Amino acid sequence: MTRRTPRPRERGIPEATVARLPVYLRALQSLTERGTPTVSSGELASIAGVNSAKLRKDLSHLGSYGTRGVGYDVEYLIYQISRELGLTQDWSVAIVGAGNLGRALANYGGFGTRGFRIAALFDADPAVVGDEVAGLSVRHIDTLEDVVSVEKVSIGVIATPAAAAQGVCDRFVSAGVTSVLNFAPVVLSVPDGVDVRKVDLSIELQILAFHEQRKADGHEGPGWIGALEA
Amino acid sequence: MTRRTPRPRERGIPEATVARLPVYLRALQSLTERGTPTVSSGELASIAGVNSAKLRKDLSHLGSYGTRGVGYDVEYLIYQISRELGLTQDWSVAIVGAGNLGRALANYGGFGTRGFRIAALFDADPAVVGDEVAGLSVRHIDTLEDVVSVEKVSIGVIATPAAAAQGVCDRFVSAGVTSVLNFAPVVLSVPDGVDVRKVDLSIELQILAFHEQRKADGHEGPGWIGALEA
DNA sequence: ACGCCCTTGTGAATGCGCGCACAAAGTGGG
DNA sequence: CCCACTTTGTGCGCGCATTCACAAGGGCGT
Repeated sequence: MTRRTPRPRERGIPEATVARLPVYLRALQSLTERGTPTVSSGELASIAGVNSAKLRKDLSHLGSYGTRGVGYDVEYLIYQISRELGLTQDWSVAIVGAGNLGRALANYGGFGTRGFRIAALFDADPAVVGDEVAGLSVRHIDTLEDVVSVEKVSIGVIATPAAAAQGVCDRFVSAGVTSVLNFAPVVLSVPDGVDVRKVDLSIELQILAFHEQRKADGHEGPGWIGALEA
Repeated sequence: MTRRTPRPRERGIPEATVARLPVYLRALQSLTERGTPTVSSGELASIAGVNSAKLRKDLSHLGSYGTRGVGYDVEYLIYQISRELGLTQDWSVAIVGAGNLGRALANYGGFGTRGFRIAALFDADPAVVGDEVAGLSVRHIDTLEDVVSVEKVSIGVIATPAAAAQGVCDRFVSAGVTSVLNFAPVVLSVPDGVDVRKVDLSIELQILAFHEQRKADGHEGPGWIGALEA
């Protein structure tokens, strides 16, 4: 088979690579703000906190966008990664749960700048409905289906208490949402074809506690005193 | 030296297993509330959303705590996992950043019930210092070192804007904190012996966007040139 | 034009994690 | 007491991910 077209990607980018692309993207954007035109894999890897061979292999999955002896063109690489991640188009996001976390998410500025538009913020509590948060008026959860359909929401964010999460998820799914980001501490079950990613604050702390305990077991000393000194 | 304690395993629990133990723990706690005395690997795996063989292998890393033909004793397993994760002791947590996210974290109830105590909430903005959040008075960031030492804080949570994160992290580290949970969208650099875990909302959304785009590519027409079809 | 030096892109080796499938072990009924 | 049934614990093979190390490729000075 002769390869006429550049053939950028073979339909299969490893999941681990996908998870790192946003990190590279952020590093590249900080470089562009500093006016750096090109960057080597070593520098970029250092900024992103990864091994340089890993970075090169990751980028090679997108295509050959570097120049040997020189490095990568920052602007061009930003465009290629953005395109691969689907950030050249806009995605509508709906958040359910206007508690502390939901409001924090709605106010988080990092979304808008990267192709994500918060289309709506829902809550079940009538006392909160109508509140103004981040330029949005909190809507009642019963309007979820309508809004998802009208605003073409494709990503749903669940920031409710655990007990409500599966119900909200089901409503998202039957309204046609196929990607869910879940902050509630429950395991959601969804049909095939729907992606769920979980962010669980309490789990992260427990993992840290495990390692912390192990450190203490090893030294058996007061771990948090005098690790410093020079 | 004979060891009285069962001494479950050597010092090697796989990282992937550690990350799942909190999930099992939560599933077990929901079973205990329902009064279930024992549970099989199949049931528990189903609740936790994992393969049953994987669950058994995970638990086998802690020791042989099941009974063949019966299953696992719920209470006993809860205790063993808690002990392994270090949740039988209390951990003091300090949060820096009393913005929306910091407040959400401070108000999140799931911590206190699992051996985590929020010792303090800091902010750099004098306008916020003194605010009452979740029963805590927001303290000025300059008191961080004192509080970390007095309250024996071992886990630091960073919920600041990106620009402030590395500085806060450095102060945590030199005050003796050896575990950091970072919500700011930056890659933190820390010396050896300090653990950092990252929670990045924007990265999660970007990963979802990637998969969402791929789903759309498959069903709709070819994005650019028909790589599909024979 | 030529050769030196730099950096990319990737073959190959290693290690880790997952899941199947089965032997070992314990329970309960007859 | 024995047998059939249930469920654990794990040996094994497979595939993915990470890292090393190096050949291929391109720029630049002379």
